[in-house]
Amino acid sequence: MNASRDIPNNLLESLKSLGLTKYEALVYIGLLRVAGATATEVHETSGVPRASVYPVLDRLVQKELVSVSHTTPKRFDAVPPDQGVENLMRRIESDAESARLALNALYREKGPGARGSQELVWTIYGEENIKTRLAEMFQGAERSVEVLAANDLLEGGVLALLEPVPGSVQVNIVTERSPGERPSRFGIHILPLAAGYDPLSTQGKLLPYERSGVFLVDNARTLLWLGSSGEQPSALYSESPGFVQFVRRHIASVTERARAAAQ
Amino acid sequence: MNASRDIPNNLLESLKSLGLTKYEALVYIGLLRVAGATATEVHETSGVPRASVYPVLDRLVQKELVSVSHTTPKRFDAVPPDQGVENLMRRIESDAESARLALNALYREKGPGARGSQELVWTIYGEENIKTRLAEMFQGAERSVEVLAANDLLEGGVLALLEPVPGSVQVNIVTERSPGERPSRFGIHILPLAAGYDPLSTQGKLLPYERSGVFLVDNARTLLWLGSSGEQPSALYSESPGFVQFVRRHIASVTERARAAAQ
DNA sequence: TAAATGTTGTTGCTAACATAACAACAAGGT
DNA sequence: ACCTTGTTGTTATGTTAGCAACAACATTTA
Repeated sequence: MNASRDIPNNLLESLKSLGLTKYEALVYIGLLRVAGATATEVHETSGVPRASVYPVLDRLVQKELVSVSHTTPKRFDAVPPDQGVENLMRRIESDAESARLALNALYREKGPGARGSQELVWTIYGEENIKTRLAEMFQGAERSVEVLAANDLLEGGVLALLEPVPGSVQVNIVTERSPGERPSRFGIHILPLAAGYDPLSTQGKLLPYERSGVFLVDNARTLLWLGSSGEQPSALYSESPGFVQFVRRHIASVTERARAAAQ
Repeated sequence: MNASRDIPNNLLESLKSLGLTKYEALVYIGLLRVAGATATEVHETSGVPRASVYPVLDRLVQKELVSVSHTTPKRFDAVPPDQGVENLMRRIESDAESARLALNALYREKGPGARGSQELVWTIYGEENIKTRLAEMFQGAERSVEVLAANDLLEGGVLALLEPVPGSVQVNIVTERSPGERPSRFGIHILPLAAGYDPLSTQGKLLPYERSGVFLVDNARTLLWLGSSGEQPSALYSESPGFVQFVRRHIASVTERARAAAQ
């Protein structure tokens, strides 16, 4: 009767992103609670119009989410959730794999020609993308790596990205003084304090570096990790000499202040 | 100019099932071959109307598939395929997991009440679903298991499902005489031959059991694996006494014939 | 001025959603 | 037998939402 209005809305969204429509999701959910139901029962427990139930059930059968009985009237049963979700994911993963292959083929066939114009500043969205870019930067380091970052960032996986940096490269890390002391193996100078910076300096208030950081490699490539307070983080990446110069000065300034405060 | 009409159609489909629209897929593909392109260049290489390119690029940035420069005009770059596909899959897998949890919660809260009316014959679609049901049947076996199946089926994973059957259960397997002899540990009788059955018997032609089989557990539950010649296999499952009786006779008949021919 | 950029709004199209109506059939009662 | 009553499965038809495609415009750059 009252069907089931208590379905978490995000469940419907999740199922949609697995390739189901709203009705398909509702019917499947309804079937999970009734076992061998007739089309009309499905209609009642799912809230989906009775006439729409038939094509929807057909699609669900095709998607291997429900099984049908050979009676009149037909009865339907849902595949258990674990199994059902796995069935859906199998298709998607197969698509993902074939797409990955096809895209890589297209991607390689263009060589590194027209290398991403070095004069630009790029924005990168998503923590994974930022970390990937950082890893590339660190791996390509030949002389120096400067890191000016909040400690939560460093411990959030960034420190691990520094592993592949060759020992011949000078690595400087500036972060707040924090409990998690991390004197990693290669020659790293850790300067305490220097967590923030004067905003418009009404007082000497220090603006904290929350989930953000500045990275500079070989004085040639730089990345600004902007810890978006709201949701997904973003970053600026650039090889532009002017921008690099600016970042260099910034790091120098903060480092200086940190060194002074440390005394 | 001529853009890229040589895009494999299934690539577009694959990307769609990863949550992209047609335009999003085209633009991303186009960007993979141009590196830092302007919106107009994206329009040219992707074939997407110029005006539509802007909202599409916005969406792609949100989905962490492209990065943007801070120049005028803006320039866009694609995340490498491996990374991009992974970014898409991360979301989907997270949705799958939360859906799985929510569905299981709903699923459990109904107990095995109204147990799937035993008088019915159910059809099950998809090899995975069939195997899962078979596994359940075998695990619940208490006295006997009868298997009458083509050898390709057995070696295709069905034989492995028999592992959990307790040693006290009598297991009979009938299959064609095939090279892959498999005298598994517990007491299994393997009768050679008996691969087929007379159709309407114009001659003694044997109808081969291709990708199909008959399974009977405790003389109470039975499953017919119908090796659909075309695509995905289907199966009939039943606990109906009448249907079980029929299958029992069928197995007896074929077994008899096999035994006779073996002599 | 000319060309290109970025934005806005309109229209068309398609799949999904939603409702209504219908023929076929099976009770069940008079 | 007949006529209800109710259910099943199907078909037709209208609505909505999201994306696709186009046209027009203000703004910038050269």
